[in-house]
This record gives sequence, C-alpha cells and structure tokens, in this order.
Amino acid sequence: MFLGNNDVIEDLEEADLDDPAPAREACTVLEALNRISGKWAIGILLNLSHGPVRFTELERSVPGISRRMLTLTLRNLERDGLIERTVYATVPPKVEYRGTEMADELYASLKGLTAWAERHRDAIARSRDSYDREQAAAGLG
Amino acid sequence: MFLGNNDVIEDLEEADLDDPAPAREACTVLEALNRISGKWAIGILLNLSHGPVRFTELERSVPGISRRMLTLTLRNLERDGLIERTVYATVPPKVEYRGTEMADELYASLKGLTAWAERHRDAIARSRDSYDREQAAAGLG
DNA sequence: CAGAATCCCCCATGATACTG
DNA sequence: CAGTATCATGGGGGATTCTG
Repeated sequence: MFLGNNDVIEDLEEADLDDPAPAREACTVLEALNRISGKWAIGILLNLSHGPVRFTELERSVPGISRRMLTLTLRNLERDGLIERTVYATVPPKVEYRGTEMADELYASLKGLTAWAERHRDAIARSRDSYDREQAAAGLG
Repeated sequence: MFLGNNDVIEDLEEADLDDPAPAREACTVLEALNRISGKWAIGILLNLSHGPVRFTELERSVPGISRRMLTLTLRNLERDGLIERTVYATVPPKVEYRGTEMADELYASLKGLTAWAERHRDAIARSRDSYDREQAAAGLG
C-alpha cells in the first residue's frame, strides 16, 4: 500500500504560512498511519497483542497472507520497534514474535477508530449506495 | 496506497474459530482505515475541517497533489459521506467542499493516533537507526 | 520450521492535454 | 474555475522455487 505523502515535511516551508496547521497535523497522523500501512500489518499486530506467536502460527491465523509478505511485514514492524523477534537455537528452529509496549499503546489509540467505524458503518454503506445510484441514473440520462 | 485486506470478512468463516477476535478487530479497524487510505485523503480532510473550501484552494493548500488525484480523492470521500460538494451555478463556476459531521468525529478519533505518533516519534527513529546499523554490520561480517 | 530469491502483474499515482 | 481523458510508470503484493 501507499499511504501518505512524506514530502509534506519539506513542502511545509514553501507552503502557505497563513495556516500551516492542517499540513502539520496531516504529517503527524501520517507518521502513525505509515507504521500500520500495508495490507497485513494490522492483522499481524493484533495477533501479537496477546502474547508471543510463532511464525507458522501467524501464517495460519492471518488468513490469506503469503509467506513472503508475512516475512516482509514482520521485518518492517521489527524495524519500527513495534514487535520483537526471538530466535531459539533448537532443531527444528523456533522463532517467536511479540508486540512491544509501543504496540500496546497503538492498539489503545486505534480503539477510537474502531468505535468510529462501528458507529458509522451503516451510514457509510447507505451513502455509497445512494451515490452509486445517482451516478448510474446520471449515466442513463 | 493499498491498505487492508477486505477478504477478511469472507475468510472469517473458514478461519480458526478458537480465537476470531483479532481477525474481527482487524476487520473493523480496516473499515476506518480504508476510508482514509490513499496518499491524499488525510491532507484533504484536514483542510476541510474548518469550513468550506473551493477546489482551487484545495489544490494550493495540499502541496504536491495533482488535479487528477484531487478530483479522484474528493469523489471517493464524497461517496463515503465524509464530505459534501456544493455547486454554485455562477460564471465562472464555483464548487465548495466541506467535511460532514462524520468527518468531524473521524478527526476526533484520529487525535489518539496523532498523540501516539508524537509520543513515540523519537523511539521509532532510534529503533530504525539501530536496526539498520545491525543489518549493515551483518552484511559486512 | 522459518525463511530468502526470483519473476510477474496490477493498480494507484503522475504527467500531460483538452473542455463546459 | 473545475473539472475529464488518455497514456505511462513504479512498487506493493502474489506465486513459485530453493535452503540452513
């Protein structure tokens, strides 16, 4: 996925200084969203929110993910400090992933978004339906 | 960008029923994130949070956006019911966009994420630096 | 078991030109 | 002013194969 415009930071200087607030806010929110962007990050993070999980367990509990994307997403999350990776030198190998405290705080911050989505789920669906109907009607006219 | 796996909804049935909670939570959060996904949605939404704004004003206040992407993103946000579009039959044409109350509630829900990003900005940067250094060191060894 | 390497495809975005 | 239409591209993600 591709979420957010990182150039905002530099563009801020040349932007209209009358009201730079929206650009600055946008920039900060995007910092957060960029950590959880990508098709699989959220699903992985949530599965790690209740204790350590092994690689293959994750592969099963995140439906549809490929081994490649699981690896890539785990690496990115580890790089950002959202998960920790522990290797046990056993045969066969055993690798455990667990969310960090920073990730725990992230879940908490996402609660608000979750609540918002639930509150407006129906309204959004209705809005889409009516918009699509209007478009279809306009196409016929 | 590409955020979220919409297939989770259907996959839920065949998923492991011992603990469907993470998958269900992920699904709900993704509903919200999918409304604000894309490179420009947040920047536009934030600029509409303090009253109506015209098309060309938006083009100026969202640095780097192309006319095409501005149009596309506005259409999507309108479809989801996050913004309203008002056309004034004047010469030259005048079109105003404004955020809906649903969008206002969305900003509020994003505050938590913004706070999280600010709190952990430095920690994340340090995590990335140390991760990258370790990778570079491993590459040399 | 837990990956790494390789190839390919699609879609979101960008650039450019035209219009009611 | 506020869009549409068309073409080009890049990188996120999928499928497959190989390995310590």
